[in-house]
Amino acid sequence: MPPRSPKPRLTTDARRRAAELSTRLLGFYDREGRDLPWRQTKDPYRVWVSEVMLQQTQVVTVLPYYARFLEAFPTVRALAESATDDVLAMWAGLGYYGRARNLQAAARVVVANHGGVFPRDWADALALPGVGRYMAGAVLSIAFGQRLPAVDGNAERALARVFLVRGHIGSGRAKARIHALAEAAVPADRPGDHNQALMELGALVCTPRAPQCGRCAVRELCGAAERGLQEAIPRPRPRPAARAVTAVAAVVRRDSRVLIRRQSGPGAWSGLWVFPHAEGHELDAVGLPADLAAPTGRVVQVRHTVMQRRIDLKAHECRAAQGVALPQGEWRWVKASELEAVALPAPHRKVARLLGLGLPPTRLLDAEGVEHAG
DNA sequence: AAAACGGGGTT
DNA sequence: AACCCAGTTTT
Repeated sequence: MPPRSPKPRLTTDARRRAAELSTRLLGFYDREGRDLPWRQTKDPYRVWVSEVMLQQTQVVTVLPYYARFLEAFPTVRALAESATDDVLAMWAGLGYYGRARNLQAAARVVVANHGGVFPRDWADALALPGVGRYMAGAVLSIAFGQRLPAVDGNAERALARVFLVRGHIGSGRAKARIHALAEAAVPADRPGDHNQALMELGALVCTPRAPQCGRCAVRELCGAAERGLQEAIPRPRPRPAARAVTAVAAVVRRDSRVLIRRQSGPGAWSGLWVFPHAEGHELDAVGLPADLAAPTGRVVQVRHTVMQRRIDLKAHECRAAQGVALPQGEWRWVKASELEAVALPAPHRKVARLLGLGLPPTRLLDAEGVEHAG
């Protein structure tokens, strides 16, 4: 736990504006808020699943996954009792698989310690894997009506503009001030709708670039708009340059099957199924069983940028020798047609697609959950 | 091709 | 407080 900085004090004027903000936000939400599936329920489990999926992922991408996931795992208990590989298979293509693993681990805690219901207690919620300040505030306010803020990136940006927070976003001080403002703004009545309204405003109107101040329900209260600073706030935090990593992979094919192994140890993609790979350029370094594979000469290269890391991955297609046994457990031959249900990391999905292994693009379903040809 | 985005975990 | 995790969209 990081050392807690002192709570910023708010002026009475800031408190007055925060209260007025909420009234206008709720009006905006009632008029213009999107009608999304997870807004038609107060089931804490459904709210929770939606919030996890919506982390780092767009609404249109989440929609079909949300429907399929809840069909497969309709309750916390069903999720807790499922095999982790089945949960990851439902998540395949959504990315950030740690979210799915945390969600299931937390579901098991909820069943074991909280009677199968997302805990109403703040500290209990925060103790769940994958549940931080944002997630706890979102579920408790939306599902249980608790007067708690839920500040995601959209809300953070909108608040920084309205209350003219000029510091670098992401700095400890700016975050603390924004959180205090968010707390002051949440009403006792409809706290969940208020939180969603603020995020909706950030998503639809108070966008990172070219915010639509002309149609903003909160414009009269906005310190940034008043001064024409809406594009200058929030100030981004300077980021370190991306580090580059070079890796090599072997895509070993045998008839209609392809070889994958489970990534072991700590670090990236731990526990996921991947093509055998290693850092560097040498195909020998990927650790294939001896005499298993001979390169066919087909090579594909992908560049994958993830936050502050760049991965340059060179994949060699190989043909498998007959009759070479695999080590136990960590290795698997999968049908190429079944590869799409495997939680492959994004660069490996790209490789599979380039080699014609029948992987559809990530967004494989439309909003109705109907499969497309590809 | 490069830059931008962000919530949670760990130490 | 600094660093780790690791997918897509926008410029």
